[in-house]
Amino acid sequence: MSRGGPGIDLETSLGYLLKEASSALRVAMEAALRPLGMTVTHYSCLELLAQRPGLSNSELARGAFVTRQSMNVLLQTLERDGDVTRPAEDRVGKVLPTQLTARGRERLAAATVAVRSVETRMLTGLSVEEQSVARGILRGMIASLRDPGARVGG
Amino acid sequence: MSRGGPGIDLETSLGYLLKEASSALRVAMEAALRPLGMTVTHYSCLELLAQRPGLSNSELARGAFVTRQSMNVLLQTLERDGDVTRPAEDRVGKVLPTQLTARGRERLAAATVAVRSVETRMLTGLSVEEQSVARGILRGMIASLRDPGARVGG
DNA sequence: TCTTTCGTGTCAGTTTTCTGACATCGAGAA
DNA sequence: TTCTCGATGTCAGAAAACTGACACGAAAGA
Repeated sequence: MSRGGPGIDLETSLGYLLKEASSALRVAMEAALRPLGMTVTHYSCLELLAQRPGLSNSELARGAFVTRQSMNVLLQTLERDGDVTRPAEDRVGKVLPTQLTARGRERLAAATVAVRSVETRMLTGLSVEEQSVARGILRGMIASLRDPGARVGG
Repeated sequence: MSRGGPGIDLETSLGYLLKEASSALRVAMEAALRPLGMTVTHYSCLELLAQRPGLSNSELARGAFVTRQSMNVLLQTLERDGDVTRPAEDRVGKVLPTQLTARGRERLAAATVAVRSVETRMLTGLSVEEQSVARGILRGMIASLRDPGARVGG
């Protein structure tokens, strides 16, 4: 549809553009978070916990787009550093809820300043309407990609 | 601007949505390429070489959004499998251009079918106009993120 | 009740990617 | 020419992520 040729035109492909934008965002966020000794996944975990306290390891993994095994080692680091707590008493079945500590909240606050400046820079030149349109388009893409039964024009 | 609160609203954040969309795309592409024994970086490398024959290791790395060290190990695998060639005679200075072999072209053709179906599925429900708008918005974001001097409203 | 199914936490090993470092080569300035 | 600077290819080690596997517990169905 987009091009009858043999390959996928990287200059025009929305998939490639999406990956390029995501890569640029990741690079910018890593640069902003490095002075704080934090990685993007690090920050994502803390931000998720701030907005939804008590999230489990698996839920955090899904929210940060990594496997639960990867999130588990990250949580061990965060717990060792005193940024989060996972009191064994709160266990519900196998699920072990996680909470931010005061130190974790402080570190998150500093990181949020850095991340917010990156996000603001990314939106430079985009009107509020364009941002709204972008949200709708991205949500549509995500829904289509996750729907295995979507018609693909076969 | 988007929210005066302490954190960044993940439900609304374009940065989070961008990461989410990119993750969904990567998952879908990996699922589509797995039967072919190919990863996304694998495919990206071949597609780049098809469109711009003779690309160097560093140029391929930039195009696939990985370090040149990572691309180097990938190229060694591709060369061992006979998908690409890097004849030492073509060396210009330190730069060693890479070319697709016939086998590489065949493997790429099969992969392109799989990837194209994923991209088509991603665009399900998006009009041509919306796709064009999305391209413009993503390009704007990329440019802003890469411009270190962009005003951020501090 | 019993059973099956699914999600979860966790252990182990492997793979991939990255950071750091070095020598080399070409382009441009002095 | 000579020198500096930037980019490249490459080696080595470290960090991050993944896949595979297992046992446990809860929820749903027979």
